[in-house]
Amino acid sequence: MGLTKKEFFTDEQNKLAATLKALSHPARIAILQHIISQDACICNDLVHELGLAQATISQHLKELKNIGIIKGNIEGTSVCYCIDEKVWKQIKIELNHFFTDIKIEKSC
Amino acid sequence: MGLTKKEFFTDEQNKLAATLKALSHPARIAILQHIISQDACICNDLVHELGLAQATISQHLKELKNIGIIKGNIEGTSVCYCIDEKVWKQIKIELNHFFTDIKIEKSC
DNA sequence: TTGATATATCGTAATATTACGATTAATATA
DNA sequence: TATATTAATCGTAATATTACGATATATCAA
Repeated sequence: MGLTKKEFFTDEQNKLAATLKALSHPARIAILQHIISQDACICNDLVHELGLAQATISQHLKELKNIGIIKGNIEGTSVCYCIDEKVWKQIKIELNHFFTDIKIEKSC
Repeated sequence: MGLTKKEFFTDEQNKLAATLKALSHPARIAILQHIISQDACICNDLVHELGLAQATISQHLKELKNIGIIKGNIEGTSVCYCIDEKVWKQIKIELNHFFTDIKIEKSC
């Protein structure tokens, strides 16, 4: 127990859930918002901006990188992170597809 | 440790993260899709449809009820669940707001 | 009333997440 | 070369999540 039974669900359901999970932490929301507001940002800026420890920020960045929504580029001794526009737009499409306008005929 | 430091973030960031968290499990995605496809559904249908134990489904339903996206109505000995259209639309708006079209000037 | 059915809740084991200090690795600068 | 800076990774403690059996509760049907 304690382990999600992915085999019970479709690939689409598992993938959407994984995407949402990566976005479901306030620090990761804040990181994305910060990157967007600056177009790009240095990892270290986030450490000072958010107040969490460097190791924690790095871990959150890793999770965002895992779903591809951000990418990092080494610039000398620091790393510049930015949104991967293609992935961002794809996620937007998938969410819009899920949150399609529902027409409720009967309710409860 | 192990506890999200909500005080570091804004109410909006925490709320959006909580909403996404409630949606970030394939069983809960599947439950919502099933309810939508049927307009409404009996809890017991989900137990048979998804293959998870009754206690597990009940727990997932509770999490969805917690963010208000579904509501349940007692019908004799069973409970009919349906989407709360108002909350559904509100979440859709919030997600669209977050996933606003970004205009990337510089990248990395 | 008795038994069947449906659902919520409790208790709990297995696993995952969150956070951070310490360490490592890589580059920049003195 | 030695030192500082930046960020990733490791190890680990605290907490949360997931899943399920067992039990409690409520309604229906005989």
